[in-house]
Amino acid sequence: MVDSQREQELHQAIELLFFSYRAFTRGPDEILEKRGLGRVHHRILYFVGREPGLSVSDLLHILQISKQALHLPLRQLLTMELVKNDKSKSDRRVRELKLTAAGKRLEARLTGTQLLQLESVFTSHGKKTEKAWKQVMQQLADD
Amino acid sequence: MVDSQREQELHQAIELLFFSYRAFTRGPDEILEKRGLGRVHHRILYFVGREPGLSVSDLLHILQISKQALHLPLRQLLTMELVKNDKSKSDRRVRELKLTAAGKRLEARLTGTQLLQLESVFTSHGKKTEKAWKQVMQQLADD
DNA sequence: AAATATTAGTCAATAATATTGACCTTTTAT
DNA sequence: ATAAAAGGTCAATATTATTGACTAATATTT
Repeated sequence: MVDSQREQELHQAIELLFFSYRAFTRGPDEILEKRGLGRVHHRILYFVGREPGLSVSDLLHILQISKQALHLPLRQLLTMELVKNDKSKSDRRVRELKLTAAGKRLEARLTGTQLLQLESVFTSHGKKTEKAWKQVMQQLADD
Repeated sequence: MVDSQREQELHQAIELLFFSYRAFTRGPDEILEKRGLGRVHHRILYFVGREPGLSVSDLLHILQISKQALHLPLRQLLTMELVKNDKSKSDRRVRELKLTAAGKRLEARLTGTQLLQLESVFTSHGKKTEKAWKQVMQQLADD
């Protein structure tokens, strides 16, 4: 056979990653589009929301984009008062990024669609399946 | 508690999707970059490779991008003779997209890094875990 | 104290990509 | 004969990414 059974199973997995990732980002993408924002804005809101006080440099490391690529979307979020960047007390060079109240609301709305999707899937298949899924994803992420 | 246990588990899942997807596309991305190609080129090569004879219109539906967005990358692949587009015999308006020998080699190299990643992960965790992972991804992709 | 390094912010030039909308040709279906 | 479908292309515009440089403020090192 040209295409072995195993190769087909792995190709199926590749396609599942492609289609599921697209489905997973569609919800936030649609909300963002109405405000003229993009996926980078969501990522900033998400990670700042998870870890308030994050520095710009931390954010750059997480997102793995250049300072210049971060600059415009972050400034837009600051201008729109969805994010604030007060100087850190301990090191006044560092800015502590935090969500404003409006930023929290938008972040919750964006991420909310994804939380619902995941909760629905995990509820359908049970705790063991959730654990198995996470193990696979963790190992993928690690390499 | 502000952030419930369950919310944290779901946030972890969101982050796993983000980081694993990035790790998953890194291999192909690096190879593509050296040739001045991008992720869209890989997607074209991938789906044409899976289903030789695919029409342009089919490809547009799979990728969910506009004709104009497909035009340049597809044109480049044709010019580089990685893809060919012969007229279909049954309907001569339709082009049947196929990989050339060089296209097959590149596609195999690009997708090969992903096949290795997945094979390694699935081997580590066993058939049941693989099945569970696929169930979750399938349901995510479906909605 | 002076020199150096770090963090952040910005700018400009360029390149790459996406978006919108129009237009044309070939071929098939009505 | 006319309309519809598939494909290809163009042009104008907008957006985004990339590279490289530069500044200011603050902290660290010597």
